[in-house]
Amino acid sequence: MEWELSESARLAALSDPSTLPVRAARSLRFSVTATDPTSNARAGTLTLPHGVVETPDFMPVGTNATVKSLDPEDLHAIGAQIILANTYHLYLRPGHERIQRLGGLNKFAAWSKPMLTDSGGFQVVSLGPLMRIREAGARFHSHLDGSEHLFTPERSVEIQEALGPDIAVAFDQPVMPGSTERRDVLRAMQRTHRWAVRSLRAHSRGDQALFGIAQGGIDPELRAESAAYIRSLPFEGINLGGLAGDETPEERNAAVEATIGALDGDRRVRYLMGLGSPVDLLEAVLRGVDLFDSVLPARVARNGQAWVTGGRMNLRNARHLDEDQPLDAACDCTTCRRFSRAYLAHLFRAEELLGYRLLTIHNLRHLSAFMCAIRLALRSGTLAAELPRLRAAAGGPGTPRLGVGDEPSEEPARGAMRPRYAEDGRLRGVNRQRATAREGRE
RNA sequence: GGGUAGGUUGAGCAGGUGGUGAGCUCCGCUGACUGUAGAUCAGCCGUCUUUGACUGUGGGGGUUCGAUUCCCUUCCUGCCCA
Repeated sequence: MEWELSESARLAALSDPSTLPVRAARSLRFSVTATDPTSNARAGTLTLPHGVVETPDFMPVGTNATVKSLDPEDLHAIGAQIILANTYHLYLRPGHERIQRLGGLNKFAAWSKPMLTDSGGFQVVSLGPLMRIREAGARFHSHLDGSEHLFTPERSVEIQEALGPDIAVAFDQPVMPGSTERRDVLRAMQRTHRWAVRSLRAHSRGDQALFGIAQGGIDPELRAESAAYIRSLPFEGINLGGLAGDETPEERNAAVEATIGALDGDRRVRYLMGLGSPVDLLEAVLRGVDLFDSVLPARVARNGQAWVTGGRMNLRNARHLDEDQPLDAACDCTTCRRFSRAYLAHLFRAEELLGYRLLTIHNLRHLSAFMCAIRLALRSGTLAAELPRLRAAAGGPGTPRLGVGDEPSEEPARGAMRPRYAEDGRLRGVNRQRATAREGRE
């Protein structure tokens, strides 16, 4: 009993922000380079040890240190500037210490550009019955072999420092799925705050940034309260958590607005965790978000759905079997430049691995190009004017189903999804790679 | 030619020895997926006026109140023997 008291006292002391040591300078820099006068949207440049990320941008998710079915070369061609990996999964397998011994995540995965690791908070909560949360942390059973593990904020930071991404994320407690009681949301939020302080106290790597997570569910007051608290802490970036669940778009928008409202004047990068449809991203960008991640475009691709300009199509549908044209005439991805819908439809029917890969490449490129179009509009000051076109071009969930006779974008060259993105160097990057490859052969 | 085992809804099967065979797996059709236990899951998959009804066990005939079941005949398939 006495031990329990002293333990809780110890945790309380660790969670006290007033005793946080001054945080040494990090290698991260973020600057806003353009703003939209008609909204909170902004473009920025995020400089990290492994490179520069032009924002707003979407991070493809590579849970097991791989974006499923893709190679780093594919990701470069897609225009990915930064990818996400997962602390929980890599801790369980192959083990963070092994990755550290092998030179860290970037070397391990042969990915030269920036990386971010999720803290594992979301995974642990998603384990449901396999998990129990206490003040110290979350005790859970591995989904792989049932073995028991304890994740604490300190442990999560330790693992992420071993993995070595450019950006680590504080261990948080998202609201349990299905729990909408304000009392539960409040408790999870407050615990996330205490864990945020402990995460900061545990973090020491100077070449790694640490982002804190603002929670608060869909309650605007709690969102604002959480954002204000996380803002008061010396994180290098601020995440918006708990907003990729089953809330309505209106609830989500209100939650984002409440969070961003409490961050007004803050100069740090803002990262909305878990959203991945083009429309969702556009709406969040308009409200002031800089970074995103989601499994959606890649998972949806593996399950047969392609996102195209102005719509989406399920390649498993019989209607695509005789279509000789590419997924999207306006798309510059390596899939659209080479393969017909008929071939992709065949690959999915035959359950050939190439199908999963080709559609993943396309969807990620579609989203990357979409974000690039938003950045261009922001820099040229034309976002407001281009908004209708961007909304119409979005693709993904909620957009029309396209098939025979429903061609995406009849005038792609003049549209928002124009495939030349010289300013961001996306296509130049592709060409450069090809040139390099050519040189290598000669 | 003789013998034998079979013919069930696109395919492959299960079941059923006189009292309502629409059950499974593929294939096929469609949908879902948002900080990845999911290259996964869910629904549909004979017809229709679809919370229910009807039809359907190779074809034809017979016995019976009633046949997928018993009898006759015929067609088809596999195997064995000549």
